Amino acid sequence: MNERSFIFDIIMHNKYDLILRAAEKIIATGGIQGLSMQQVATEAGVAAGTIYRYFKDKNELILELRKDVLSQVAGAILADHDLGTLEQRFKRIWMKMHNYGKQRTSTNLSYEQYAHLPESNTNEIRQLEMELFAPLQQLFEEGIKQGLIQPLNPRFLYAIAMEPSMAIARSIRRGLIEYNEKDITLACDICWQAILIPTTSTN
Amino acid sequence: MNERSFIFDIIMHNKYDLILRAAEKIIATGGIQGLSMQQVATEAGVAAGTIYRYFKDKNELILELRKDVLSQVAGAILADHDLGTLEQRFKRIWMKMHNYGKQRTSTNLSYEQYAHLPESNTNEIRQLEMELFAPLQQLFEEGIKQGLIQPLNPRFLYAIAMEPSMAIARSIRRGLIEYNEKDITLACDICWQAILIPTTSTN
Amino acid sequence: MNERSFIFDIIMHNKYDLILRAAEKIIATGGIQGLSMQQVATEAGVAAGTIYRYFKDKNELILELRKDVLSQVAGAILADHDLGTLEQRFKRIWMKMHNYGKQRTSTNLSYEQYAHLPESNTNEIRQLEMELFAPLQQLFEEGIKQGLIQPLNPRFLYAIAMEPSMAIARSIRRGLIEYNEKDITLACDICWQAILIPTTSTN
Amino acid sequence: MNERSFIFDIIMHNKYDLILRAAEKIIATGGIQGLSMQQVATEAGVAAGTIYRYFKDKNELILELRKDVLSQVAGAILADHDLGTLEQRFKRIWMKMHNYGKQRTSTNLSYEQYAHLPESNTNEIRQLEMELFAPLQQLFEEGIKQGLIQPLNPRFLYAIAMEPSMAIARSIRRGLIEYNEKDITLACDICWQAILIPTTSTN
DNA sequence: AATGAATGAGGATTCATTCAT
DNA sequence: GATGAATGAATCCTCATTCAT
Repeated sequence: MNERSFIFDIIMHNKYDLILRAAEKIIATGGIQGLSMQQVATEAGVAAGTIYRYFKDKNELILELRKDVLSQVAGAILADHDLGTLEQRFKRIWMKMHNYGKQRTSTNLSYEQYAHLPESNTNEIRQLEMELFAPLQQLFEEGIKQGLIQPLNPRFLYAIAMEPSMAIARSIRRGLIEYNEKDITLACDICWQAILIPTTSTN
Repeated sequence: MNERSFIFDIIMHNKYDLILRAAEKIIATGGIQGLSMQQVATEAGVAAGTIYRYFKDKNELILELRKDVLSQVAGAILADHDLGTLEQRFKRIWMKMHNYGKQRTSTNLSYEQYAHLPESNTNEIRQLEMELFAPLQQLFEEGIKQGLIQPLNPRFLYAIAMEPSMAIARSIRRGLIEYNEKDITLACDICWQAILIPTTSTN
Repeated sequence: MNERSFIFDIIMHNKYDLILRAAEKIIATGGIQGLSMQQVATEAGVAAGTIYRYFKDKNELILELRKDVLSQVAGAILADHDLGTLEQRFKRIWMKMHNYGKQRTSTNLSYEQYAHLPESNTNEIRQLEMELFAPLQQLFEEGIKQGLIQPLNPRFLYAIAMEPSMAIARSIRRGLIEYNEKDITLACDICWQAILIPTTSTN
Repeated sequence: MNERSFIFDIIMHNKYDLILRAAEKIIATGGIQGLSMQQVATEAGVAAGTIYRYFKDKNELILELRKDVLSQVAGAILADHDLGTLEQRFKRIWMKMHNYGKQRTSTNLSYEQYAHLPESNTNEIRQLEMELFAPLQQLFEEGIKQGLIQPLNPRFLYAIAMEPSMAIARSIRRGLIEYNEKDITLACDICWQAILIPTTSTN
């Protein structure tokens, strides 16, 4: 674990990332409480003191990691977010979010640790979150403008239509529900239908 | 902080509860990571050693607190859960959950800390959770039997119809959305409609 | 362990002894370091506070126990010390000491804990020790006066002739030597011969 | 206590030894029970945390100290153990043991604390003890083979002939006997004679 | 006299952070 | 820039002792 290959060094060419990834892995495994700087150093293959050349202190390390992880998650979920109809776009995001949330990767597991932290350091995080998830907000706003989606605060819409995606993923990841593709597709559709303005169908 | 009134002593007549409430308060404020036994002792107005007469160690204190808080939350949310039609019952629970989640009480704030912890100690907690929320599960199952609600795993239904209640409450509590009674009512209705089997209404 | 029979109460009629025996047992099992007042109380079937009605503090409890145990040991070893010839008397003591030291009784096991403590509280103990083992000293002095035993300080004689008895017992108790009656008898005889003035045998 | 001279640093050049010697001193003074890590740190002139860079925990510190002290003692006692006749060899060891045991050095005083501990950690210690004192055992075995020494288990022989050496030293160190060179020499000779097979001397 | 709940000082251990090399 | 030994405050927990009942 101390021998780093040449290729490895190119990919992870700077220690900043190395340290971030090490921290991410440890948090994914043992929770935020289980994060010690010495562990991070060992996992990253650097000396404890070196961390402090890249991060002011432990808080900053965690804050930067949160931002980094948030960016990764948003990037993964919102890839190709602008292709197709509104419905296609929504469902693509919903499914990506779901599939992402089901994973046992360090990134996803550590992400979930931050989500419900006591409310500290959060202004900077919130700001970033809003920026990163702007496309999703725009999607909702576009739907509202088109008279398709309920005229509610996008955060309401997110709560109603997107939170279930993550919640279901979590349950599956924890083994509380068996995975069943058909049900997932149904749930996705239900979430989409839910926020639509019901067409007083003259059909 | 050492002077406890007579009334206070009647309400909080035993130290077990006193300690539990102190821990709850501290967790609500500073998160689980910020919980030190010394703090709990000070907040509870007892000596550090006294805690150990009531709880084997810190883990047990936290576990018992989780169970206690879970019971409180379930009790508050499921009060009168069995009155009225399925729809009335669902909406009553939804609204109670929402109103509960909006509060800045220690109980609610600490509750949210546990909900997304790394997966430890969880067997006992899960078991209790299932027992406490059984009425909600029954409600879903009843709806399915009646051909009213989508035949999905109750956890799916919970994720789709109930998680939004908490998610919205959280956003309001955090000041990210302004409270608006009409929107809440609408959201509640949307969540209810969402899990119903659409009546291919020939109406 | 909480139910004490009537007979038991007569034998151990006072709590002083009850506490002493409890402490002895705990020390025998877990060493002096493993002695907590709470444990003593539980083992003795009394409240923690009660111990302090009989002993000023933990030090005094241990000191009194040492004195008590020393008396028991001396009593057991020196029973019938004055019957027979010098040789018979010596060998009886040697064998009793050996047999006593082989036991895994609380009394013996706790006794060995004290023997090599750092030198504190020892004046009182030494005084008692000298009193209790006076018969043994007299035996040596008598032998010297008769021109039978080497004219050495009785403590020398004790060290040469008696320490081996305990040392061998200890080794057997600890399973380092197998017990073999003939060898013990031989060792006892060797120890006796060792301190005799060699008779420039005209044989 | 923080200023360490240059010479001092050369002698005690590494903290491992520094800590070991500090622990040794404290045990010599106050017994094993009186050993706190804070005390060791203070005495050694290091921070409490530093100890844990060199020893996993208190148990390991004590274990390593026991091994270290045992080696020192064996080294001192068995120096030149193989020169001369059996008798010369025996008596040299006996006298060295005696002289060593008389000292009030930390090493000796702490050594005596371990010798009669409740039986824990002892496998490793026993193993080492056997290795270190092998020359003494060989001496006894050689004597037996030559038909000179009684054919007893070497541990018997040790108990009979060597324990007195330490016991007498202890009594002198504690001021219970006055030191008298002639008596010591006599005692040594008695111990040697004791384990010999008596020559049915036709003299 | 007896109780046992409560105390709080003290002990072992961890860990974020510093700094001489 | 990098190191990692050293620091010492902070943490969890124990336990001798007290005292109101």
